[in-house]
Amino acid sequence: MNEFTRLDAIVKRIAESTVRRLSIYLRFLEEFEVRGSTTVSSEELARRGGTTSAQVRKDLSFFGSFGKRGLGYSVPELSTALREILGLGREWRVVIIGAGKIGAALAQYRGFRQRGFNILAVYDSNPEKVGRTLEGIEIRDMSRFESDVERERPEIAVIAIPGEGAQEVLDRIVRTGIKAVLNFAPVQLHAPADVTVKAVNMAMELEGLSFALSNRD
Amino acid sequence: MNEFTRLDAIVKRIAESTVRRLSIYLRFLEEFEVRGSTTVSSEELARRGGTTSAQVRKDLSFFGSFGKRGLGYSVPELSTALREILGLGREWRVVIIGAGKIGAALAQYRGFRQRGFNILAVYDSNPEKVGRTLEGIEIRDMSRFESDVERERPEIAVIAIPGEGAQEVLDRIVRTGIKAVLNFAPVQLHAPADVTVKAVNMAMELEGLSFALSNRD
DNA sequence: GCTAGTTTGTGAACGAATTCACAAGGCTCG
DNA sequence: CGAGCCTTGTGAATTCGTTCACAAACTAGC
Ligand SMILES: NC(=O)c1ccc[n+]([C@@H]2O[C@H](COP(=O)([O-])OP(=O)(O)OC[C@H]3O[C@@H](n4cnc5c(N)ncnc54)[C@H](O)[C@@H]3O)[C@@H](O)[C@H]2O)c1
Ligand SMILES: NC(=O)c1ccc[n+]([C@@H]2O[C@H](COP(=O)([O-])OP(=O)(O)OC[C@H]3O[C@@H](n4cnc5c(N)ncnc54)[C@H](O)[C@@H]3O)[C@@H](O)[C@H]2O)c1
Repeated sequence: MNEFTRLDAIVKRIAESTVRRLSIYLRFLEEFEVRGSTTVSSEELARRGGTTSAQVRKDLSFFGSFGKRGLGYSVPELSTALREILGLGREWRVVIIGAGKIGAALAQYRGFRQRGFNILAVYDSNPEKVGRTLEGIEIRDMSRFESDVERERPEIAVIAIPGEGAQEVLDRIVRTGIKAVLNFAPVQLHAPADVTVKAVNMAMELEGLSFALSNRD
Repeated sequence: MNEFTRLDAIVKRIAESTVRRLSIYLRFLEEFEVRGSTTVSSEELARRGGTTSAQVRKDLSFFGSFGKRGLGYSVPELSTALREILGLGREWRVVIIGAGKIGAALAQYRGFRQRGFNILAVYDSNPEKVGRTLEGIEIRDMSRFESDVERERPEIAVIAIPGEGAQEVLDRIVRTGIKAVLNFAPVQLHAPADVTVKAVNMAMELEGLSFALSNRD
C-alpha cells in the first residue's frame, strides 16, 4: 500500500459470496412481504439463510445502512434496496443458445420471467427444430444470431449446447458485445475479463457429493 | 490451539473450492487421455482451468504427491488418482424426486451415467405421470419412496420439485438415511450436519450476472 | 424524560484460501 | 557423470472473507 493507491480502489470489490447471499436474503424478504411482516432482524435473515447475523449486517454494510438500530430492517425498504443493488429493478433481455432438453426447460421456466429476465428467443443449429416455438418463444436458426443481436440488443446469453461447441459459441457471443453469459455446458470456458461468465455445472456438484460421501471421517 | 487438539484435526479439512477444481482438472485429464498425451504440467492444467500453477500443486498436495519434478504429471496416473479422491472409482445410486421439466432432463442426461451416477428411478406425486418411463427409467409414486429406498439403498437424492414442497421432501429423504442431496428448487434448505446438501440455483446465478452488469464502473 | 432492553453498523481480530518463492529432485545432453 | 534446465512440493507471506465485540441509536414502558 503506497500513497499512490488509486482512489477507485477504495470502493471495495464485492465478494461473489456476498452477492449470492444478497439473492438469498431477497428471496426471504419476498416471502415476508407476502405474509405481511413489516420488519425483520439480521438475526432472523441469518437463521433462514444459514448464516450469522454479523454476516448479514456486514453484507449489507458494503452498500449503505438500511436498518434502524433497536428495531431491524423494514421489509419493503430492504427488498427495494436489494433489488436495486442486484440490478433487478429493470428487465433484462436474454437469449438461449441450444433448444435441447435444458434449453427447452429454461425457455419454459416461469421463474425467470417473474424476476425480470425476458427470454427473447432460443437459437439452434438443427434445422428440424428451427421455426418451432417453446411456450411462445421462437426457435431461430443460429445463422441469424449476430444480426438479431444487433437489432434486439440482449444483455445476457445462456449457453445450453453440448460441450464441444461451447467455446466457439462463446466466442461468437463475445464478438457481438454481450457482456454476461450463463454456461450449462460442462466445460471451462475462456472469455475476456470484461465479460462475466457464470457456470452451472451439475456434474461438478454431483462430484462434490461423491467426494463428501467418500471422505466422511 | 492447545495441546489437546485432537489428532484427527491434523488431517486438514479440504476446502470446497479445492474439490471443485479437482473436478475441473479431471475433465482436462480425460481430454488429454483421449488425445494420447502422456504427461501434463501444473502450468498447463492451470492455464486450461483458469487458475495458477501454484494453486494446482497446492490442491494436489493435500492428497499426496503425484508428479515428477522436472517432468510434470503422468496423465493416466493423475486421472486415476483424482477419480479415486473424488470417489468416482465406483457407481453411485441416485434417485430423482420430481418428474417435471428439470427432473426429466436430468433423467435423460447421459453425462451422469457416464460418470458412474446410476439413476434408479424418478418419483412424482402426480398420478398422471406415475407408471410412465423416461428413457427406460420408471416414474414411481412418491408413496413408495421410503420402502423403495430401504430396498435399493440409493446414496444420492436429487430434488427437482417446486420450492414449496422441497423442505418437506428433504425431511423425508433425511429420515431414510440418505446422506447426500442435490437441490434444484430455488429455496434454502436445512438439514442435519451429517447430510451434505448442494444446491444448483440458476436464478441466483442469473442475479449474479445482473449484479455484474449493473455494477461495471 | 429516564432506564432497560434491542439491534444495527463497523473497526479489529481471526481464520481460511491463495500466491510467492525456493530448495529438492529428476531429466537431458554433451 | 556433471552442468544446465525444468517442474514439483511446500513452508511462509499475503490476501481475502468471516466472526467478534461493542459503541451508537433506537423503542418501549413507566
Ligand atoms: N440435460 C441435462 O440434464 C443436463 C445436465 C447437466 C448438463 N447439461 C449440459 O447442458 C448442455 C445441453 O444439454 P441437453 O441435454 O439440453 O442437450 P441436447 O442434446 O438435448 O440439446 C443440445 C441442443 O443444442 C443444439 N446445438 C448443438 N450444437 C449447437 C451449436 N453449435 N449452435 C447451436 N445449437 C447447437 C442441438 O441441435 C440441440 O438441440 C450440454 O452441454 C449438457 O452437457 C445437461
Ligand atoms: N425448469 C427450469 O428450467 C428450472 C430452472 C431453474 C430452477 N428450476 C426449479 O426446479 C424445480 C422443478 O422445476 P420444473 O420446471 O421441472 O417444474 P415442473 O412443474 O415441470 O415439475 C415439477 C414436478 O414435481 C412434481 N411434484 C410436485 N410436488 C411434489 C412432491 N411433493 N413430491 C413429488 N413430486 C412432486 C410435480 O408433479 C411435477 O411433475 C422447481 O423448484 C423449479 O423452480 C427449474
